[in-house]
Parts: sequence; structure tokens; C-alpha cells
Amino acid sequence: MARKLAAFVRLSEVDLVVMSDLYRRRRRFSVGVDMIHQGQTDQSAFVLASGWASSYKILPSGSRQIVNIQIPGDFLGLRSVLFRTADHNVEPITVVHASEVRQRDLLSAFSQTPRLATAVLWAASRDEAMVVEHLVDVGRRTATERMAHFLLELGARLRLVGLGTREGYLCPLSQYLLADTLGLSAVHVNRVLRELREAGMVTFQKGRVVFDDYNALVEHASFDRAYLDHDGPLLH
Amino acid sequence: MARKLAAFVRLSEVDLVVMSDLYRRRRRFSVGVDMIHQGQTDQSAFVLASGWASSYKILPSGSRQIVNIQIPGDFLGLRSVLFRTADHNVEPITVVHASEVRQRDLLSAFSQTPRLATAVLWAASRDEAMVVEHLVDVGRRTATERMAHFLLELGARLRLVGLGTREGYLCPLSQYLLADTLGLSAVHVNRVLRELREAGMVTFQKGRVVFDDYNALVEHASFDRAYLDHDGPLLH
DNA sequence: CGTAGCTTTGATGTAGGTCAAGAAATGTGG
DNA sequence: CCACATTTCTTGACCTACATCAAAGCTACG
Repeated sequence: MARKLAAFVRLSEVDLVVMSDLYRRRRRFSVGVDMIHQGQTDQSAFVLASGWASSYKILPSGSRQIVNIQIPGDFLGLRSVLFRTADHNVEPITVVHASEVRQRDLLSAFSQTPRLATAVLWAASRDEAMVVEHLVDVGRRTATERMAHFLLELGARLRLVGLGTREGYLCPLSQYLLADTLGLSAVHVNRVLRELREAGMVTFQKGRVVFDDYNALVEHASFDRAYLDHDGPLLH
Repeated sequence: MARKLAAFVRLSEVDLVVMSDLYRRRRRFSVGVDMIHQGQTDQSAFVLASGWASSYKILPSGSRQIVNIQIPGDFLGLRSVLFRTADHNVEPITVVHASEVRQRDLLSAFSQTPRLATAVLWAASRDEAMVVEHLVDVGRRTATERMAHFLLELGARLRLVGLGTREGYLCPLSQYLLADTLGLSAVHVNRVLRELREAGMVTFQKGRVVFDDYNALVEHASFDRAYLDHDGPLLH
């Protein structure tokens, strides 16, 4: 995370010390145990050390929308500490190890090292950019485009933390999770994956995503990774 | 805007002076003139004094997704100043008067009054909460639910700035704009509006939204405005 | 006072949903 | 290491919400 923030704001020694202190509270979560629960007050944020998690909202009708999938290195639940009550749920997808960041610690870190607030603002904006792209996915792309776009984005993010290559990556997401992420039904997700596989673009089977034809996939999804790359410190 | 931020962070006299300085550069935009253009570098942010604007993304296919509708008092284009190149467009819907906030001014304001960064972080998070809700709309709600939810959210926001009541509000959005916001076709937007009108819930005609049965509409949309209300300064 | 952008409606097409049921995989306790 | 349960995947048949196409009536403003 420090590396991520440093991409935007040049952090001093002091900044780094204050930050590392935020990491002190290590926790472990099993699948099925909420990390953050919608409607609860006084929730924490987390920095994922290992494992995958999902942030989602549940509708009264029972259907749910996954807002984003978090991978190691991600900072999650910021809104749940900035607001009095959490407006979303976060649930592990695999076993998760994470550092808990309490509200008071975060806010006091902000006042101790003001640049940290700016850096976190930047990180939150990068996050928002992803949600926006996700909205475009769901609002204006067909099912296969959505799926292609999603798998590419995930791949790009995993590569940034060394968990993927241009060839592919390990992916613990079930088709149900994909469905709730992409606003589709699980059945249709299955068909879409088959289509993409038969078209020779990606193969997602047995927990592994393999890019059979990366360029064709990029083309099909009209994937432009600009929104993920915003490096080079703006603030000195 | 100062009022909005103050809801989260107690701002000092100095903070307010620094902020008011950000307002100095007043500009006017006519319909059809982009305020921010996707892909351009070195764009500004704006605080809307009057008029409505829309932030959107265009896909190579030509279709577009409106990410949010901005009303007076809103701060827009933050991501376009935090990132090197803008990742979205902003276009006026009506004639707009706005204060331009340049990147260097914003960043220097952040270092002069550190609490401002935290306050803007909070405002950005509130914004993100709206985008998230929008994603849920498009991903998991039916067309009439989406429309109902959108009109209610807009109403709630307009009330906060004194431009609407529980009865309704003036709304300059065309059915094309609604369609691109909600991920529908313009034709279907028309039918959905008719349905809601005939069901006695809302009437949107001639630039005016009238809530015929507010409670029924809230019920239909399963609208919970919690994500809009996060007041009371967390930071002293 | 005409022309361009909205709104409205009807007819028809299709992407993706729902229901159902069997096959693989995965996990669990003995 | 096996029996059994549970989840996940896969496929087919059928259905529906919404899209697309087309055309007519409105509104507005230059």
C-alpha cells in the first residue's frame, strides 16, 4: 500500500513510520465471516495482506450487487470508517489476512502527516475510477464484453501485485460471484464463458483464467487500461 | 460547498479563507461546450454555482453512460485534477456558472490547510457512495425501480440545496439523458415514465417532476436515503 | 414559421432471465 | 482413503424485459 500511495505523493520517513503503525493490528477472516457489515456503526477499514474479498450491497429483494473485488494490497472499507454507518458489506472470498485500520487511528494519522490524507484521497479516486468503469460495464456493455472487460481488468490489477501475467492468473471466483459482479444470472455467466472460450479468447476453468488471445480479448472488450495507470508523483 | 464540507470536518477561519480563494475564478459554460474532456491532460475541477451538468463516458461503439448528474453546489471533476489525464467528460445540461479550481491551486490549498484534504476525501467518498448506488440500480433493479430510485435520489439532493420539496422539483433532463443515465433506451424511458405516472407514483412532464405518491414511490424503489446522510463532524 | 430536437406510440426482435435437472468437482467425517 | 453431502458447473427449453425500428405529433427557438 505504501508503494501504491508513493506513486502519487512523495512520502517522507515520518509519513512511512506513521503509516506502518496503521498496519500493526493483524487479523484473519474465514470465508463466511463478514469483515464489514452494512448498517453497522464504527466499522474498521482493512489493508489486504493475502486472500480475496468482495464488497457488495444487498437489496430488499434479496439480490445483490458486488461493487468490487479486492485482491492483496487493496485498501477496503474506507467509506465505512469515514461515515458513521457502513453503506456496504465486505466478505472474504477466500481466507483473508488483513491489517485492521480503526477510524480513530486513521483520522489521527491524517492529522499527524497531512500528506497521507491527500495520498488516500488519490487512492480513493483511483478506486472510484474503477467503480465508474464497472458502471459503464453494467450499463452499456453486452454480457460477453462485460465479462471480457472484467477479466482483463482483474488481470491487470493482479499483475501490478505480481499475482498474474499476460498469460493468465489464478482466480477463486465462482460463477455466482461473477454473476453478482456483472449484473447477470449465473446461468448466463456460464454461457458467456463458454462463448469466449469457443471464440478462442479466454478460458476460465478450474480456478484459472488463461488468456488464449489477449489482443482479441482487449479488442472485444474495448479495454483501455488508462484508468488504472496514473503514476508518477503529482505532489512533491 | 463550504457548508457541505463543514458537515464532516470542523473548518477553521484560515481553512475558510483558503477555500474562498479557490472560488475566485468564475466561468460560464453554454450547453454543448465540454467543461472537461476525456483524455485531455491538465484539466480543472469545478464547483457549480448554478445550472446542471453531466459526467459521462463514451464507448468506442458510440453509446454512452452518464455516471452522475451534477446540480448546484456540487464539486465535479476531482478525478480529472488528481490524475494526469481526465478519465471522463463533463458537459453542461443547462447554462452553467461555475468556479474553476486548477490543479496547482487545489494541491497547494491541501498543503496550506491539511484538514481540507480530509474534508475533500470525505466529500469524494460521499460521491462514490452515489456512484455505487447507481451501479446497484443498473445492475440489479428493473427499469421502473431504477427510474423511481433515480428521481427520488435527485429529489433528495435538490432538497438539500433548496431546489426541491417533497412535492417535486424542476428537472431539465430529457428522456435521452435519462436513458443514458439509467442504461436504458430512450423509448423505454418514455414507457417507464408513463407506467409510473399511470400507477399514480410520479409525473415527469414538461420539465417538472411531481411526486404523486411519495411513499409508494419510496416503497417501489426500495429507496433508503442513508447513503446520502452522513452528517455531524467526525473530525474536530 | 420552419426545422431540429423532443416525446409518444405501435410492431417486432433479441439478449438475457428463469426453471429444471444432471454431471463434476469439492469438501467432510469416519 | 472412501462414502456421502454440498457446492459448483453445464446444458436445454422456455419466457420476458427491454431494445430496435419506424412514424407521427409536440415544442421551441432562431
